[in-house]
Amino acid sequence: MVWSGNKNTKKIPDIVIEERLPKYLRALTRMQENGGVERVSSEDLGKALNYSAAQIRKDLSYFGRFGKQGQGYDVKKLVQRLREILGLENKQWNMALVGVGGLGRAIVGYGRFAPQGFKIVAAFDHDPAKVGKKVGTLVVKDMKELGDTIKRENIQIGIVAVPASAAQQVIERLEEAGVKAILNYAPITAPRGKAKIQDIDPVLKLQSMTYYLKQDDQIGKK
Amino acid sequence: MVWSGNKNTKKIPDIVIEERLPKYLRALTRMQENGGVERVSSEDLGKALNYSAAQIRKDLSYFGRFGKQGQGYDVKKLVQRLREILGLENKQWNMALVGVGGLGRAIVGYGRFAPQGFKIVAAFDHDPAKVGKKVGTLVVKDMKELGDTIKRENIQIGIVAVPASAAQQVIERLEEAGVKAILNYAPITAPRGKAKIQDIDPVLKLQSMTYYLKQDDQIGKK
DNA sequence: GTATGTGAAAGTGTTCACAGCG
DNA sequence: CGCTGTGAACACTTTCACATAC
Repeated sequence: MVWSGNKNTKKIPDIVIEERLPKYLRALTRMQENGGVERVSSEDLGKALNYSAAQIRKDLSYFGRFGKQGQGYDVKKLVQRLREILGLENKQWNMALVGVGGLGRAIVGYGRFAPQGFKIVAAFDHDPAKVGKKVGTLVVKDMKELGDTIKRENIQIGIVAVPASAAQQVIERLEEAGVKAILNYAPITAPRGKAKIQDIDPVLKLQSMTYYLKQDDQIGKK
Repeated sequence: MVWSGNKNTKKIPDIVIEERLPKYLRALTRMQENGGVERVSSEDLGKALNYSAAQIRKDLSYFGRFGKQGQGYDVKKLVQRLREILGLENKQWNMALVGVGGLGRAIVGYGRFAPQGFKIVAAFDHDPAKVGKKVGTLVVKDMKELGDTIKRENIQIGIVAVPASAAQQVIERLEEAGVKAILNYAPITAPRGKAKIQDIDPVLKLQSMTYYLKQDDQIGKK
């Protein structure tokens, strides 16, 4: 190995992985594509993302030294390095969707997964009325086929788009089938299990914003 | 600026508002509806949400003392108190959607906003081909009408579902129109402005999970 | 006896400030 | 010079542990 290792044994804060590196990547990619920017300083990137320059330098330093003093960072190199770190390089990740209601269908139609290397390769539902029907280009499969399909199609990520009442069970079945990462759109918190879970619930986001709204403005008087 | 009914002067960590209180509310509501549970201890609630009991007690203590030693918390009272704190009591919040593409239409069809008191009352697009058409029960309006409609319909929250290239501008227009909270589905980070913004980007969530996946499992190899 | 509420301690994460390199 | 990389200082958050109340 060229650079005598990342001498850095220090613990990387969770939030660096869970939030900031992906945002750095998103912002840098956008700068490349739109502005044709070839170099950024930590200050530039910080301004684009509402972070301090120091924060960005510190975050990147956990993974090596890829800036040049006096110049900043080479955008192309940094993008590539971030992609490697996040496990996005030379890879396509296969995903299975569970739950083909309105939400599930919207997820299949969402245009930003595939270009980023995330492909939905199978869809499941336990409703016999939906099994066999098409969603986009996929034929909906019965839940019985979950385990086999996940192995056969080399699926590493599950997407849960079922009602709250079914979500816990679906997550367990995905974990049993060997899925290691789950994107959960159902409004529940699952017990910690084998898989890494990320939750998406827009209602929670709204409910946190109303805390800040409530003092200055309400509708009751109408 | 005065908060009513909060004698506690200590600073409330952001993450309490932004993440945990809404999750507490979600879990408690579910316990009520499903299990008919009337009381919880901090330990019970912690187990349901993967938090420590101490964390829950500390979080709640920022807002008063609503537990009883030896008994725990009365679920119904706690739910009500949380709803007050978050600004959800006796209120409906009106929202405007901007961007009526595939994503925007899915948002209109999403079934969990209305039951939680969040109602989309207007939809906008700048594409003349879409203006005048219906989305659900709403007639799509031209962006020109944004400011007037927001005032007339008493809209406090904006939802951004436009492409990245248009998002920044849309956010500015919403802020100018007096919107104080924005749910942003576009893959950009907006500069800090007048409104509180919450971002939703499932791709970022996937990209953080692949970091943890990358070591143990890649395509073709086990 | 049992579970809350809370100061104090421990643990994490962020900012400072400057040495060092290009 | 300008800007990175980084220990050290600082700030913030969580956990501990126990007095307190039911």
